[in-house]
Amino acid sequence: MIRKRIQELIKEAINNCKKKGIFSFEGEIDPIIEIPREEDFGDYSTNLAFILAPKLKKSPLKIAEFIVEEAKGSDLVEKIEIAGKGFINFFIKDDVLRDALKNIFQKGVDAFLPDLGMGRKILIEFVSANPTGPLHIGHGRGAVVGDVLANILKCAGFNVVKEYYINDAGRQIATLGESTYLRLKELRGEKVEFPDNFYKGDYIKDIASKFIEQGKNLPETKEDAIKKLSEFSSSIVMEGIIKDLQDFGVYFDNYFRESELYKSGMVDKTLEILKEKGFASEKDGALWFKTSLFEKDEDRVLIKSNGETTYFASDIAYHREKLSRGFDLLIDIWGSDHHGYIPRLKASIEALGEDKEKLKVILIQFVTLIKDGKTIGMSTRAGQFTTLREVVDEVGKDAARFFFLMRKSDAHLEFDLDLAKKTSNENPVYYIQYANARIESIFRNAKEQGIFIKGIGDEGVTHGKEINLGLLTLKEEMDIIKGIIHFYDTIEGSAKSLEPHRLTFYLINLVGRFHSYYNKVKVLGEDRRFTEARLVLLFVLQQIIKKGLDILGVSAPDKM
RNA sequence: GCGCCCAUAGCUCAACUGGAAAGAGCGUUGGACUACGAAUCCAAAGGCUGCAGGUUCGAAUCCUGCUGGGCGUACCA
Repeated sequence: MIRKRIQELIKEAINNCKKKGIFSFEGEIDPIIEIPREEDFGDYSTNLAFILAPKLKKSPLKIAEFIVEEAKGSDLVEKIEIAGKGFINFFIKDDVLRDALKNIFQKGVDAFLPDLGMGRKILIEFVSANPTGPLHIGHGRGAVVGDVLANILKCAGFNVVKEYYINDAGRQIATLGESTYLRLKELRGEKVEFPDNFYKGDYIKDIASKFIEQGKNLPETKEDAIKKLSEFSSSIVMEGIIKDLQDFGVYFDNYFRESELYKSGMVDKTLEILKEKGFASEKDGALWFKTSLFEKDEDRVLIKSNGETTYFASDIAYHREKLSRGFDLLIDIWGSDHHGYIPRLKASIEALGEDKEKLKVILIQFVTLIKDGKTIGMSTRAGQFTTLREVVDEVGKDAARFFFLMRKSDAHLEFDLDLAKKTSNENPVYYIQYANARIESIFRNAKEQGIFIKGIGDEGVTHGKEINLGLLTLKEEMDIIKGIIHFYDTIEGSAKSLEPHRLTFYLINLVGRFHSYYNKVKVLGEDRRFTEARLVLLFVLQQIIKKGLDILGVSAPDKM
């Protein structure tokens, strides 16, 4: 895109200066191109002169002058300015912008995406909540971040697989079974005491009732009964989780079961390897992983002295399994309370002889739920939590998804339920959707007036004549085109930084430019030629808005 | 005690990863519908970026030390 072309222009200027003997230094330089906040500072800007100054032992101002001298002939730019103590600011020619618009109009938005990934494979694992209870609002945040990040990475040319890891083999599942067992007894009129660490939510009662409704029988021994109930309960809960995610617009390519790792021998094999390499050894009857050899962290238990394996052991096996599937990058999305887990997992990857940088962990900070001005505590076991489903039912899928993406993931999020419900009309998501609906409305009116543009309506190009985009000259129109072009940079930036929230801010800004324009300029005006050019502008704009909302998993209704 | 994260306008959050004069929305105040949808627009007020040092051309961003909040620190999951 244009940013890249500016970068090339600068590189060429540097090389020319080198050839002429003005500059002399070793190696290539990748100039950083920014989009300045202030429009006075141009459309693109570089701080290159500051970077080169110590290398060349020249003042930034002097260096900037040399570069500008070489670059100023380019037909890309209207003018190049040196500002401040050495910033170089580029002002793009309107024609170049209009050409870019035309290009997207003709080839479509999908041809206008960065190919950052070049087909490299990424596995993104998220949610992965244990099937012991319904998803709560915190899981929802992780679900959206993972889902949208996957979409963004796909747009940026990566091959992405979304995976849910089901912990179906551990202590928690057994506790779930025991909880159901007690509820069953209760339903039969027995008086029961619930230990503190049991699951007490009402959903356990529902599972127990369902067990009876389905006419299932319990095995004779308590042990077998609990085993059966564990399986029954967790599969019921898992079904519910999948349904909740579906209604939230989140789908997975793959569900991976922890129990598979045991069945396939992956856990044993992995522990064997660690032992062989000398990174795991026995002490006090337990098997320990020597985390301390790799990270500033303590050694951790893999097999307890009672013979049970820890989750850590199966997690190592799981990550080894993921890497064995040939992914170039593994992204894990975790709740921030698991942050202490990162060093040991990275250490284990290193111990297995892999590059630990292949694992990127994104931490999702807590969501504080506020109702009636008070915060609501969340604990699955105490059965006191607001489920994702409740929130989605109340504020809607679109608003809920967008809300979760309004903050970067490592910051706390305050979710005020009352506010989200009460002011849902003022939610930014409507601001964006409204822009789309407004554009659509313009198209409907245009059609009534018999105006058809390629892609708008169904009649093909109007009068077979070329539409003159040169008629787009207003500042507002140029601002919209620039906004459209920034879509490319936004996707690229979000993908590089793994920060999906950038897209929401981009869309709000983009759509703001449109709303301003709309209030100032009548698109369907007296002069047909202007109308046509403006319709093309809005057509491309709408494609970008729709694409952006599609990535966010938010709907784009034609009417609201 | 040790470790990780956070602290920015009255509130909720941004700031393109070290750039120029820190930006939006909500809220407040004042304007704009006999023109394509007012779920919109235009304008104003609002800041010593928690505090104190340091690094350099340049710091909300990096380093050190405080203050206040969250989380972790298990042969838990």
